[in-house]
Amino acid sequence: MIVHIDLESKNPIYTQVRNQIIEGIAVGKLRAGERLPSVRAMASDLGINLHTVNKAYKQLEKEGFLNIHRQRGVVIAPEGIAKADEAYREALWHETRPIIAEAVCRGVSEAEFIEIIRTTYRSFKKGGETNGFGDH
Amino acid sequence: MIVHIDLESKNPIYTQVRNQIIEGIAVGKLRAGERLPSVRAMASDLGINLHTVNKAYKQLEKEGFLNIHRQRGVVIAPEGIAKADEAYREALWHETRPIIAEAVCRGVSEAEFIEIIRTTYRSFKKGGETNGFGDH
DNA sequence: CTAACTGTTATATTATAAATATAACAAAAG
DNA sequence: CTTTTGTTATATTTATAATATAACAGTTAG
Repeated sequence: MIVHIDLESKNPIYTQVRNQIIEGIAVGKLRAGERLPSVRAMASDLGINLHTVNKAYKQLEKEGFLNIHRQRGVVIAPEGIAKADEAYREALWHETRPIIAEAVCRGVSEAEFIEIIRTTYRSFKKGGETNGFGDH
Repeated sequence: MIVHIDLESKNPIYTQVRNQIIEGIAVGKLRAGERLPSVRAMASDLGINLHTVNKAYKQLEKEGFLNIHRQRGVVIAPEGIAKADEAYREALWHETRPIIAEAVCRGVSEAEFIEIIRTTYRSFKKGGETNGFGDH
């Protein structure tokens, strides 16, 4: 799992780490049960502090993406990622709303906007192979 | 123009103000050339500080949504909002990417995701009447 | 049995961003 | 002339982000 940090980004480092791990899961590069580097190893790799990585891991655990065991290490949720519930869907609506509003103002057509979404979506879902999370 | 502030939001107040003004423009509630309340009036209305409103206005000006004249006040860009350029489109790709990745992880189908986008998009574009920005 | 490694906790410091509080300035409008 | 406008300046408070050490308690490997 290769994570790249942009120190110039407006997003905090721990958010960048979080997002890239989620992308790794989405694209199937990280699979259920797979182990992630320890907070120290990851921090050392990226040249950042242990606590910054820990913050990303903790958030991912809280969001249901990871399981963290005291001495067993950090693992992609083996029983699968928590499926979308109503709370998540509502957050999704709120999150996308201002982005769409700005696109409308800037004259981005519905077709173009959806094409961007669709292309990105498929870039994750492609490879089609299961991410390891069947809906059991 | 009614702006509502959520003090519990993770988004800073000035960002909330910014987003709601953009939504106002998108939905056509705010039209080109229309005047916005002075920083003091808006701040007083919302019970917040003058500088917080000013920060939102300044950002909107920088982004091309507003024109601010020394003593003439704050006005929705009369010559129309800056159309999407390549820089904006690239930002749009980056902005939506992590949101889509998480949706994929949570099992939101492409169809459902796009339906959310489409519905929100049309909630802005609806009314269909021109926003006052023809493509001249 | 050590020694190394795991996440965790604690404490402290630095830097930056967000928000507020006053105060004053200069130009335009009433 | 007074009010209103955005602007600038200074200061303070609070919260977040990131780093730096240090230690603890189990787990695992040699």
